[in-house]
Amino acid sequence: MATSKDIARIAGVSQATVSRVLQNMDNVDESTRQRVLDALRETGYVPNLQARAMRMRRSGLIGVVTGRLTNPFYPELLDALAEEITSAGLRMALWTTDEPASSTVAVQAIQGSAIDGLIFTTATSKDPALRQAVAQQLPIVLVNRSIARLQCDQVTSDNVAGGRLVAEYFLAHGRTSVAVVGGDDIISTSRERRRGFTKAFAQQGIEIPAHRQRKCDFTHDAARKVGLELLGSDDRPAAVFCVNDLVAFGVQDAAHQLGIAVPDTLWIAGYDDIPMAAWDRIDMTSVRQPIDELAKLAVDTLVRRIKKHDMPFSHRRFSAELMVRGSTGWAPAHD
Amino acid sequence: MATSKDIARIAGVSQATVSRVLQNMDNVDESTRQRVLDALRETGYVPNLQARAMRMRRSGLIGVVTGRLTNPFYPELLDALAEEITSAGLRMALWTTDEPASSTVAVQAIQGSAIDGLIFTTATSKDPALRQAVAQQLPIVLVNRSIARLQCDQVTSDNVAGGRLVAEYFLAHGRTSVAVVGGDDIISTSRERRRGFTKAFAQQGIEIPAHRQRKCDFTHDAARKVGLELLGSDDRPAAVFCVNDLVAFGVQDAAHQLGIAVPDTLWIAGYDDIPMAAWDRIDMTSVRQPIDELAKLAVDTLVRRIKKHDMPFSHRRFSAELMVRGSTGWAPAHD
DNA sequence: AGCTCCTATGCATTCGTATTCACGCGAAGG
DNA sequence: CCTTCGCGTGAATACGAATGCATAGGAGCT
Repeated sequence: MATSKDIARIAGVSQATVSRVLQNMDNVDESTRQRVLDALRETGYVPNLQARAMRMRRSGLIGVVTGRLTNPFYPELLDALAEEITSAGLRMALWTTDEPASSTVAVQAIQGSAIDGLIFTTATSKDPALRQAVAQQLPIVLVNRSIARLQCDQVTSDNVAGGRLVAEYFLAHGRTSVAVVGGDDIISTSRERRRGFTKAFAQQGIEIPAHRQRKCDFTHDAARKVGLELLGSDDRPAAVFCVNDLVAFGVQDAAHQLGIAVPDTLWIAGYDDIPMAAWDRIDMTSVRQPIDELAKLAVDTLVRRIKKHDMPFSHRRFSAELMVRGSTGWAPAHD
Repeated sequence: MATSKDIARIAGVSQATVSRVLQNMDNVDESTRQRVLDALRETGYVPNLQARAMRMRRSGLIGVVTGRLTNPFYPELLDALAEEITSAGLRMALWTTDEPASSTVAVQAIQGSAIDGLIFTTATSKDPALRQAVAQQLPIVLVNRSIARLQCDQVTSDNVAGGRLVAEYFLAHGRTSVAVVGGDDIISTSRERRRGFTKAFAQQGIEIPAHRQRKCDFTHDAARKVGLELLGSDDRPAAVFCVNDLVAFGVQDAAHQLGIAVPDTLWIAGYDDIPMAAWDRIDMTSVRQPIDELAKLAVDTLVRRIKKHDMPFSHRRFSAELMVRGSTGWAPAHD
């Protein structure tokens, strides 16, 4: 591989001048610039990014820490992040970790300046590496999940409001006997969605009994089992809110297996509006987050944070939107 | 951030000795080693990966080029690759590109030695950057898709055999009036799957007419439209083979919309066995590739290739497995 | 002509680490 | 007692690009 020194020799200039051309500086004579450009083209020169990164103290790499990609919401978010990162002229390093995310290696990568900053999509308040990184004021942005009082930039959507949207829709249609499924209180998104939902009911004087509030893993399988329990008894709810779509699909399958008609006798709503939710046979009502906006703001914020360390931390919440579909009674007019 | 020079000062040794300790060399006295280790611990030293990479001419970063993550097969493969890369003590850089994949930036990243090697999951023979990278003998491994006669390591599963599996299953059950949907001949996987399928029928003297061989994008939506056309006429096939699961789900939804009973009057089979295929309401017969093995071998091969440039190129094919489900008549015994 | 000023360029240094080379010192051997 | 060897260590250098500083040379002014 040709180095800038080689280019210098070929063009008959010093390495410094080559560097100046590469950096598009204007204090270079037009004729020499051309000679250098010719040499660059001729050799197919590609700058050594390591050396450049070392000298500039900036690698152009953005790290992303995310959960396993088995929940299709994360690939969607990841795709959007990748798009933003690429169009900002940067590259992306990825860590997928099991929950609860322990992101030690990723944090070491910032400390070792292998990456310029880090985006967490699945942060938990228990993650020690995250805490340490924040304490050291490293450039970090939380997206999707939030952690109150953590001194770093956070970009989320309003999950409390999202949960409330579903509750209000249920209430407006007289479905007052409800259940809520899924979630782990350590995970901010599910905690908030659940809270928004239950609180809206509480405000109407309806307390959701404990056996109607079921935790479960964020998988189709776990949700199906919980669904069978929840819907198997005679005392079954008239509507179920699931804190994410995979869980909703599992409950939907449980209902199907039990011969419970959706939406006639049971309504189901999910969260995230992953692409499958819109498929005909699933047709799941779900709360949609503005993924592209989330990703865009997260990357923008991180890039600015990297440039300017001393900046007040921002905590931006986007609002979510209810996509009403067949699982809650809406009948499409098929074309 | 503390540097190795700082550590040297604290431990009262030279920077060279610190480096020797970091590299676990044995030509350093035990007492000095301890002093250095103490200093390292005390300061929470993290090596500068840029500098190390520059000196060692190895970054510890593996690049992965993949398509948009909207097809759940890629997240699955990506997850497996991430797992392998991490457990090899390496890090992963990711590019998601639109099809046909143009991977210029990724290739430049190797040339600029920002990454040590590259794994392509969605290679096409038309990609100029890929061709160039191969011509320069850069460390590259193709996984999932293959390109005949391309001088680089390739790890795939036997898509021809996979297509044949489906055909033989259809034939064994007397479903001889068939169609095949999806695919683009530039994409090796779909081309091979289709070929395996049609060839098996041809060997039984059955030619599948052209209007029963429909190309379409690898999306649920596109497939649904094609499905409506294909199944809308009176002359409809008794079984459809779709070159991937998203397409199969789209055709399944088209059948549902038209009121065609699956599996009674129509059989459908997909490919990739993405997680949703096993869900109750979908229950799609599909061909499963050994994703974990693919990922493991791909990473292993790349790591060896990076270490040893002159090695014969390997082209390994794993075999695939037919997962028979309800969309082709198999009835589960529900527990 | 002598002075200043500005432009274009080269030289030298820097980033943090790994590694080569050279050397001092103590032990072993004659 | 003088060599030889080997172990442990430090000094110096290289990796490739970016940049501060110095300077040559030309233009413009008095």
